[in-house]
Amino acid sequence: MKEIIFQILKKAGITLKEEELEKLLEIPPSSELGDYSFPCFILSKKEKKAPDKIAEHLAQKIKLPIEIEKVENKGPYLNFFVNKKILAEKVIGINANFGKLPLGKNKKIVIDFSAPNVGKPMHIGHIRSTILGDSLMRIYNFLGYNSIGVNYLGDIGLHLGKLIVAYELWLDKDALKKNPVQELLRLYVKFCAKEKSKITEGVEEEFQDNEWTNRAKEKLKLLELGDKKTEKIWHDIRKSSEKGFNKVYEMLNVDFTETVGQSEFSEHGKKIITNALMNKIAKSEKDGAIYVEVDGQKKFILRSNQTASYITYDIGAAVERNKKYNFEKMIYVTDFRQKDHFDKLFKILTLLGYDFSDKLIHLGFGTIKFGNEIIATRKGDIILLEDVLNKTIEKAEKEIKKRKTKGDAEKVGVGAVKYIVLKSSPSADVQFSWEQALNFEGDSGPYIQYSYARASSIIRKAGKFNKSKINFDNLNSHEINLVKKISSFPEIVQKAEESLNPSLIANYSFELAQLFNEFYHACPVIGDESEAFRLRLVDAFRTTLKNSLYLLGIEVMEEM
RNA sequence: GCCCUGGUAGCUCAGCCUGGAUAGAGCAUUAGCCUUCUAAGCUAAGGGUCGCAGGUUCAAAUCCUGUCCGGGGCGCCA
Repeated sequence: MKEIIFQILKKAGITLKEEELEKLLEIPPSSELGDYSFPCFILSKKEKKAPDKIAEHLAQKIKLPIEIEKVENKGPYLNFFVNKKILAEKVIGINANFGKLPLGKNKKIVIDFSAPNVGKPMHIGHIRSTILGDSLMRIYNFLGYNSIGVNYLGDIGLHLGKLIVAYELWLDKDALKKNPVQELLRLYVKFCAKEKSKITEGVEEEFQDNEWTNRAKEKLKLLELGDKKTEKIWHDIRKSSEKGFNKVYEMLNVDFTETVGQSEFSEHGKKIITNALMNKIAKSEKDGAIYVEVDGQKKFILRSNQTASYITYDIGAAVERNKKYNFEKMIYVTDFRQKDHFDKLFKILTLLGYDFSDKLIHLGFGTIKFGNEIIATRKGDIILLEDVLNKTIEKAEKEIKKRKTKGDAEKVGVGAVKYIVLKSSPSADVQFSWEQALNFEGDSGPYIQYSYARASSIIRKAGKFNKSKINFDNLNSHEINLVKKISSFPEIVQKAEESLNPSLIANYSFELAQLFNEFYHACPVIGDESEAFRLRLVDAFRTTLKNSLYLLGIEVMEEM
């Protein structure tokens, strides 16, 4: 539609380039003023005339194609009114593929997300990477890319040393079987409590020298050395832990292409670093620690005791993934605090001679806050992700019972949580509160799902589409608003992909649902003289909303 | 100290990239609407120095500079 207006303006003798026109063309604050607007200020200098005179002149001069029904000058603005009949006709003709584009044919996008730490439970803070990453995968797939979701488990590190110690001392086997997450958390918290009394304040964990921390370090070393007994415990912890993760992923309906422990990249990472040392790209400190210089600073990539550190694994993993997938892009979805780490990682890869680091992107997201607290596993006073989901599902059950309808409580509850996470843009912090999570009214997941169910109800009751001839004359404002909103869906999806921002789709879904509810309230469908058109409009709305929510990983129901 | 973020209604946020017409939602508050396709809905009202100060511009919530307040990063941790 924009292109059509550009053509009109060009024909009217405006010599601006298309990109400039693209920037200038805007949508008026009120639809009564028009659907698109061209401000004429910019021309007033060139033509040395007042902008409102220019607008007036242009309005008279312009010849309109069929897609535009009228043009008006209003002050300095030239306002275009699109032909609603043609737009409406297009909209009711959409199908389930609406919004899909073959942009990413044969292109692979690797998305590294979720990445929980083995042994620790998933809490409300982990939800963001998981849900964001899942949504990005869906968006890329929708646009024809082949997206590959990688769950990069934190299966190594001091917290595992601590857990192994605790496991040997206090494990309750039955409890582990019954509720692995709860038992592992109990062990971890118990260890931290013991350790805490011995900790020297202000000293970093690495340099703590006390009975408890040292025991954990000892276990970690045994693990690296391949001690059988320690390894067995480690495997057991990982297995139990994954059981817990999988339960959550099942509830969230999140799938990964591969799940892999970061420890698996230790050897490869070290090999790369050894080569770099030989090629003098990396240098060695006297004590054996290896570093490269990045931005004039030493960045260590192997520890003095020759064990791998975080970045060692990441180097190995990145190189291996590039080889395995030959990706177009790889996106790391993590907390924004890791920004520097990833910036350095990308630079180091370039220094090491790899040419794919410009394909790597770090999508950093803000913190989830609960009240004013930031959640820490250490203390154990955390809100488990599972509990959050269970609580919203419970609330949904209650609501469904109250209404005596057939809704699916899990879909409603999970949808509510996903929507809260996705509706704010990734970079922003998210305020999480029970009040908000359990409020299913207004700007919420259930509100949107509800509007879908209402639409479905109409279609169901109508039975068949009314076959009488559709009359596109006399569309009312509710119908037009809905038509316009539906027609803008493809743009929104593309924008969300370009900016890696599913919140655009979340906001769109809400606005779309809102317009539908207004329409629903004002326009009877069944039995009305516009039934033929309205039924199809309702159906187009359903299709669009379903696609839109699909991209957020939120499921719809025919009834709720 | 250096770097990254954020500051818009009582609360939670959108708009900022790409400057344009009276700054938008939701929650909460108040007042209405269920004999009509699901009231998880709709309608209406109140509520704003867009942190502050300069600058650029015909035009600034939006761009630039400075400043104040909050969050974060600057480990051989992950």
